[in-house]
Amino acid sequence: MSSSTQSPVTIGTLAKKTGVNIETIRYYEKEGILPHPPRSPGGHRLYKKDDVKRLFFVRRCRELGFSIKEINSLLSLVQTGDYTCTAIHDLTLQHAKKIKQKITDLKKMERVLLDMATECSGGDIPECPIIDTLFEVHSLAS
Amino acid sequence: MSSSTQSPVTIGTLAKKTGVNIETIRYYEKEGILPHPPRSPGGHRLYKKDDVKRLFFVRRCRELGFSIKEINSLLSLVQTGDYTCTAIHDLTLQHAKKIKQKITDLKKMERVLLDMATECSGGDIPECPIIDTLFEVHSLAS
DNA sequence: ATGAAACCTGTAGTAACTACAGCATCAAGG
DNA sequence: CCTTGATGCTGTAGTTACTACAGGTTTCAT
Repeated sequence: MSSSTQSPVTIGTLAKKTGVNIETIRYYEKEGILPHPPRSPGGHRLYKKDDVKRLFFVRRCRELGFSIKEINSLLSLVQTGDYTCTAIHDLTLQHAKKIKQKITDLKKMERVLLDMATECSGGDIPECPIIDTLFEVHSLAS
Repeated sequence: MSSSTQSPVTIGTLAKKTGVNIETIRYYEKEGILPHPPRSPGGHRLYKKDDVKRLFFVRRCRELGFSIKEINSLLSLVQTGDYTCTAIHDLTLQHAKKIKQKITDLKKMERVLLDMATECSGGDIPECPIIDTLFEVHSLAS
C-alpha cells in the first residue's frame, strides 16, 4: 500500500488533467469555487486528487450552463451533505426550464431571420426586403 | 404643409417612443451606432424623426441577436448604399446559422439535465444520482 | 422666481473569463 | 553549484451590452 501522502500537482498539471485553463482555475479560486490550496515553499499552488474531482464537477456544471453562483450553491450543499435528492432534482429541473426558455427565444429569432431571408430574392441592387423589414417593423414582442 | 423644420425631441421622449432605455441610447451614441445629435443651448440632446427610425432599427436588430458590431456594419452598409440584396441576405443567413448552433448546444444541455433528472427518484436522503453523475462524467464534448 | 422633472458627465458594477506585464520559482543538465 | 528555460506568481485591464448611480445643470410650468 502507498503512504497516505499523495504527491500533489501544480496548477499546470491540473489544467491539463481537467481541460480547464490555468487562468480560469485561479479565477475559480478567487470566486470561492475552488478552495485555496496549500503552497510550495516558493508559493506555487499544490493540488490533490480531490481538487481534480471538484474541478471536473465545476467544468461539467459550466458545460450544462450553471452559473458560478449556482455551482457554488450546489457545491456547498454537497459539501455539507445538507441536501436531499429532491432538492437537487428540483434545482436541475428549474435550470432545465430556464434553458428551455432560451431555446424558445432563439427559435423565434431564427424563424424571423429565415422568414426575412425568404422574402429576399437576392440580387445586385441596393434594395433589400430584409433591410426594409428591419426598418419597418417595430417590435418582436408578441 | 408644415415647414421643413420638425420639432426635435429630447432623449426622454425618444426613449419612450422606441422603448429603449435612456442610458442605453447614450451608450449607443458612444458606440457610434447613433450619431451625435445636435444639442440645445443648455447641452440637452435633440433628436429628429430619422433618429427614431434608426433606433427602432437598432432595437429590432438587437432583438434578433445581432451584436453592436454587426449592427454597425449593417448600418454603414445601408447608410452608404454600398450593399447588395445578396450581401444582406448572406449576412442574415450567417447569423441564423450561429443562432441555430446555439439552439443545438442548449438542446444538448437540456437533454442531459432532463436525463439526469429522470435517473433521480427524488427522496429525503442525501444521495443523489444527479450529483453522482456530475462528479463521475468528465466531459460533454462528443 | 422657484421648484420639480428632466437632463448632463463620468464612473463603476454585472458574468465569466482571457491576456498581458513584470517578476519569482522550479527542475534538470553541465 | 550554477544556469537556464519552463512554469508559476500577482495584479490589472479588456471583453459585451448594458444598468445604476452620484453630483451637478437645464428646462419649463406655475
